[in-house]
Amino acid sequence: MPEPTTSPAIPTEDEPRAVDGRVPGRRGMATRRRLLECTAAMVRRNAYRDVKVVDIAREAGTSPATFYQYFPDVESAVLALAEDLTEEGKRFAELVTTTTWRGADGFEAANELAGAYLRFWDEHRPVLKVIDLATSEGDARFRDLRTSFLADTAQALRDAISRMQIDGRHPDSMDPAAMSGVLVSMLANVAAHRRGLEEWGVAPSALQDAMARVIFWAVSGQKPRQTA
Amino acid sequence: MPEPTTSPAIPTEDEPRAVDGRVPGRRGMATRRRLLECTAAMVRRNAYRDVKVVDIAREAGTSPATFYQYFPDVESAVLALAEDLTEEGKRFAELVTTTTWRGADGFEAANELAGAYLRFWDEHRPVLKVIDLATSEGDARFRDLRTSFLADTAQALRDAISRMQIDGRHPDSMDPAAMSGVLVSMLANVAAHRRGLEEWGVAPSALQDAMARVIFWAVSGQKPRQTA
Amino acid sequence: MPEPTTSPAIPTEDEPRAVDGRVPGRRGMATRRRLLECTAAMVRRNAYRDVKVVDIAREAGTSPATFYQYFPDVESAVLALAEDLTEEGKRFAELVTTTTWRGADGFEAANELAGAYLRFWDEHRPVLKVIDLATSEGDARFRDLRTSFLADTAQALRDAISRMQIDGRHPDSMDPAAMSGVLVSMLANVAAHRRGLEEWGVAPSALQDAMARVIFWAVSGQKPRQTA
Amino acid sequence: MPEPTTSPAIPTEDEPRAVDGRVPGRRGMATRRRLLECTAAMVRRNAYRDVKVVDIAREAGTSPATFYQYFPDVESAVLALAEDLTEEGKRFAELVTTTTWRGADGFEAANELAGAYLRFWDEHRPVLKVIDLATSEGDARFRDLRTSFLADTAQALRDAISRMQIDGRHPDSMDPAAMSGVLVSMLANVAAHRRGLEEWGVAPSALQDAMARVIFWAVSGQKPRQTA
DNA sequence: GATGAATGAGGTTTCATTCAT
DNA sequence: TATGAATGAAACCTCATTCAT
Repeated sequence: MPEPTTSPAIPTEDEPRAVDGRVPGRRGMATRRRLLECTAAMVRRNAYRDVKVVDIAREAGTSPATFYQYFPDVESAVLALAEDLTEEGKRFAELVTTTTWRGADGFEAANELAGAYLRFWDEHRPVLKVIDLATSEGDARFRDLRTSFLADTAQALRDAISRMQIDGRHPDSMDPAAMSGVLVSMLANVAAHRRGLEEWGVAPSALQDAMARVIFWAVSGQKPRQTA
Repeated sequence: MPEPTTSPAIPTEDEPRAVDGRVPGRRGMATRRRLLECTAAMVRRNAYRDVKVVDIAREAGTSPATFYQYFPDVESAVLALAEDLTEEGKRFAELVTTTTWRGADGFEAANELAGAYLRFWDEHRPVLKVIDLATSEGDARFRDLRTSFLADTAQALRDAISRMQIDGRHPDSMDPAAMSGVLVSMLANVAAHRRGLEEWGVAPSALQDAMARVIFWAVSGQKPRQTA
Repeated sequence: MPEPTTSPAIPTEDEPRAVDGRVPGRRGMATRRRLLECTAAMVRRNAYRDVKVVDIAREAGTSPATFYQYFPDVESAVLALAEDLTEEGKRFAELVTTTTWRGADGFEAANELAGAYLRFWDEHRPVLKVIDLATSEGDARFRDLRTSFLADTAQALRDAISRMQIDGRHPDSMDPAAMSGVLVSMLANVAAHRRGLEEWGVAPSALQDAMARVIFWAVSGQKPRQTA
Repeated sequence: MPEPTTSPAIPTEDEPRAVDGRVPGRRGMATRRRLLECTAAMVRRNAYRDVKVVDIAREAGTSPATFYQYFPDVESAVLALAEDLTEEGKRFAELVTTTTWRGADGFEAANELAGAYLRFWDEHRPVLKVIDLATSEGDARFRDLRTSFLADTAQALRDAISRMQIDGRHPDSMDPAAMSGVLVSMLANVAAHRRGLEEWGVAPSALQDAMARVIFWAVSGQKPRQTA
């Protein structure tokens, strides 16, 4: 349901600036976007740390100097890319919130959540990989991004689990926050390493099913009915 | 002048070679070990990618040239460090194998497995982090190491789950391989990001408990009795 | 559409030209002046060598391209600024010429000359500093400016000293040109380094007094009566 | 007169270090010295700001990387050069201290001081020019060097003037500190701009004589007897 | 065995400068 | 007139790596 009355002039990208502080015009924005796309492409093809400004620039058909007109370094370009994903990430929380987690519907929701994560990762693998990578390397900017990205889902799961606990579906000894953390970790990591797991002979659908089972059980405290 | 009386050809470690192919003597081995320790120390303090040969050498009180006498690059030194962990990693599989996964004992085993992973990570965080990092960057040598490291646990879990499935504790539609993959992913990732989760206000013991619950349920198909 | 009624061809300043050779109109002149002022401001705040075209342009609220419409480089802008001082510099020669250099009046003149130099430097320090700087770096344009600037005072002092020498106040062995050179050097350098000297604990008034004494003695060959 | 008993191991150069912290050996010191000499040569030939690391390295027959092994930047190399002059600079103070400043001897001392400054500048013009330059540009390291360099002479002059003042040769209203500052300024600046002055037709000997007259008068309060 | 020294190679940055609009 | 954009060119600086001792 859209919000028809509000936010008349919110720009999609919140005012990218050239390094000298000016807001780029049409042509500049095009160049910026081209650089961003090439950055994504480079990151897809090569290891993040091997992506050089020179390469991005060459790929985009410009010079390094031009790159520096829009981004202070490669990291910032990737960061810009990553921020685009943030919005999309909020969808996951919705999935969690808009279900009762009971019976077949509950399992269906779990299944959708798992699928959504897998697909999201497949679609944005290069950038998401860099986020994980930079986060483990201790980069604060990326860590914040990753945290805020996962936090919504985690919060939603935690609320759902808490409600179930109040309904007596979980023993009081279980910590909803801990469990939701475990689930989010699982989601993110399985999605990230899906290929590795598939190399072990695990079918994609089986993987999603296993994820869904864990989620459903951990949230609702119930075995899923016979599925898949 | 050679040293005729002392253990001439039995190197402590699995035959490390100097670059020129000769097996180092007592003094050389000491230097090698010192370099290894300093590598570990540097990796602990700095981001992996910022660890330079020069720094390790200086930290160890030698020169870069000496470093190259023992390792072709920083990666190899870390790899040597990482291989030491491999053996220790096999223990996890044992934990999984030597339990029936029934009743309170089963939950106890799950709890121990979770605890073991958490402790293992805490102890070897720097090196394990690099393994994860290099793996995501696509480094084959590290990926193999990681895979073989996790594969034992995964295999053991898979077998345990299969047995339970045969006993009728799991529906046939569930793929034991997929589920064990999900569990291993969860274990490794929660252990790796424990600090992040604790920043969200999750107590360490609650975390371990949540992990144990997931494992126990996923293996045995049963809710743990009221615990923790 | 031209502006038929307003002073079409009488530029305020000595015919500044835009790069394309055309004499700027009213709007252009305003821009030029703004650039000049910002140049002065930048030079005041930063080391001369760190003043970049881009910075001046941004400070003036225009673009580098506009700067180049009026000046071929930063140096030229500063030169334009410097030339404004040249006229004012001639006053010093007058001071020297319009006194008899005898008795208390003579000392008073010396004192005024010293004070005038100090004040002039205080007022135009940034530009004067650049003149000195560029001169030491061997820049011919600035050296000529500096020379012509000091030459008037030097010439006037030389004439005054010569007259005194003819009157027998100085031995024939003294070279008036050399002495006037020494005085001018002293004036310019003390004025330039006034702050440094004050850090050594020298009061401004004492400094001016010391300068005046040297000048008075060197010109008149007489000790000043007890003063200040 | 040497000091036979003390300081057995004081190194001439106060322990130059390579960038990595180690004290260079014989070969390294030779390279360092060569780089220093080439730096001096480059500074002599070109404007200071135009001296690039690449040029020095090429001139010295090495690579930029080697330069950076010994100096973090060109400035530091010049600073090393400049520090060598500091010691030599102390001689001037001695000249001032070891005379009574009375009669012909006094003038002789003034004359020597002037000559010493002129010769010192002639000999070390390139480096001294950079010191002045960098000082005016606001570089603290160079300013400190320059200050300490001149401070000895200034202090000695001030003491001499004070003694004369006590003897009644100067009115109480005269500030010895201010006067010594004026003298030092004059010495340094005339020496620096000697060429410029000579272009005005001032003979070198006349210049030195004029300087000496000013010094002698300012210190002793007396006209020099007929000289030169 | 160990290591001072030297350096090739390559990426990063910064600007002055130029056009097309 | 003014200026967004683009960029060539020139330094900078850092390391991994290699010898000769």
